[in-house]
Amino acid sequence: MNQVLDRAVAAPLYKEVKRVLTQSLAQGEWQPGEALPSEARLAQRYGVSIGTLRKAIDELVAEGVVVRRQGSGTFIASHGANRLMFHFFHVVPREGDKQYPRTTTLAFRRGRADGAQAARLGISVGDPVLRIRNLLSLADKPVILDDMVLPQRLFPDLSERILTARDNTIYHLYQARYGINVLRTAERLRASLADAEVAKLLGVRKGAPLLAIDRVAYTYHNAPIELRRSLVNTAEHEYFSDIGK
Amino acid sequence: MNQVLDRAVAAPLYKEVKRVLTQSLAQGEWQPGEALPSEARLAQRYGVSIGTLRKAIDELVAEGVVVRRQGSGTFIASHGANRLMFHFFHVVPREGDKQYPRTTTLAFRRGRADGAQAARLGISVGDPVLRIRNLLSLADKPVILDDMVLPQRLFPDLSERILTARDNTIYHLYQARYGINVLRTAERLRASLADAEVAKLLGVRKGAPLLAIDRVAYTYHNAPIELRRSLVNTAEHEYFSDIGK
DNA sequence: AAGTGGTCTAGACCACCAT
DNA sequence: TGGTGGTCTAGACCACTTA
Repeated sequence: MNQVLDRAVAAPLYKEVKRVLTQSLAQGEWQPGEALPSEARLAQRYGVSIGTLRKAIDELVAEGVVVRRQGSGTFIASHGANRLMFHFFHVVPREGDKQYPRTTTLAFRRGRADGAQAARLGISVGDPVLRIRNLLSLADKPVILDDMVLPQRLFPDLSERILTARDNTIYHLYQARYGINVLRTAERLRASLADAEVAKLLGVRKGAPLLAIDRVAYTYHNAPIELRRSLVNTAEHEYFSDIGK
Repeated sequence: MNQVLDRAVAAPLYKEVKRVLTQSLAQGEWQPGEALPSEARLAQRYGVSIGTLRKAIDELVAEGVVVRRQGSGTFIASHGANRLMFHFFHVVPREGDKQYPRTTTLAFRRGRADGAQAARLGISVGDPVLRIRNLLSLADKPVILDDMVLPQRLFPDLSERILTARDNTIYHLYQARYGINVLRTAERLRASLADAEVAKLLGVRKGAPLLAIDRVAYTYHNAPIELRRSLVNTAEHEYFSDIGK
């Protein structure tokens, strides 16, 4: 049971513990929503004190990878919880409370990655990808048009039926069905103008200003797993970003 | 020397320590850039163990309020360091490396807060404010137009001369001259169209798409101290936002 | 060499949850 | 009631900075 760690020189012990723990998480040793072994057990397994083990888990908690529940255990962070619904969804009404989006899938196609997509997804040009177009409505009005690119390899049996049959977020589907846990996103925003096709879908005039968001979603080890271009009608909604605290 | 803490029931000791420490920081007991007393000294002063004291400071570090330097001390985070230059500045070239902005002050006026401004700044309608318009250039081309509103009360002697004579960021000026430490910002983004006046200043056509950013900057205790509306020409630049990690 | 923050340990006790 | 995470302590030793 006692698993001695290979200590890389000049690396703190708790970082080593965190690294090994992350490995186990990435390899699916415990399932999403499931509890990890108790802190005492993990400390014993890695041959470190509880304090050191806790410091490793502290960082995983700060990164949103796991969640502690006093008296209950430490769990893999789930994309299903309402609490996390808005962790990666940043469009809110300019006035009033947050709204839950309703998603309509407009297109589901298979294709091949071009140069830019391959580079950003860490795959090869021409590798098979899935291309998905979703229209997101808030308060029953279309607000966001999403175009996504996924490496086919990571989502072997994903079909339009499976995608639209989900009863939760897309990231929950990635996690529950494909064991892919989105931990981090990087977004780049610009202002653009609606072309005729997009204008029709979003119900705005051609040439209306739209917020364009280019997102890359990452899982463990900063491996990219999804590209997404979102076009947002910001007439009655806006994008929020809080830095610090 | 030993200062016993009033322990609020059901509040962990380290949270109390953090609260008292934050009070001292907010009241300027130590100056920006200056070192706090050593951890051992602070632990003794508050009558807690070093471990507890460290846990309090851990949170202040996570919030960017203070910075630890091994072998040297714990310092109030400074807005002057290059490292922090881009902590609150999120516009980068779409291609290539980050660029440092050059600021030109176009207007410096005194006025009175309207309803919306007063509400967001936590002051009363009609209270005196400063209105500043800055044009920010990247690689010698105008890219961002900033309109700022500051409560006059917090910046008693701020003049156009003092503003433009600074050799550092505006937030460094707030910190160094007025003891106001910007810790957090909240931003709301939308897409908009350039009107004639703005188009001329930014060198774009009227009706060109611009990224509009509404920012509120906060200091200790989440007290708002600045409103800022930025209009960004995103033809060759973009706004970045990384969530997680 | 003295002083600072960084790591690691071992153990006690508490608050909470499930049973 | 037993197991879990949460807090707090006391002390040892290490790594780094400054003078």
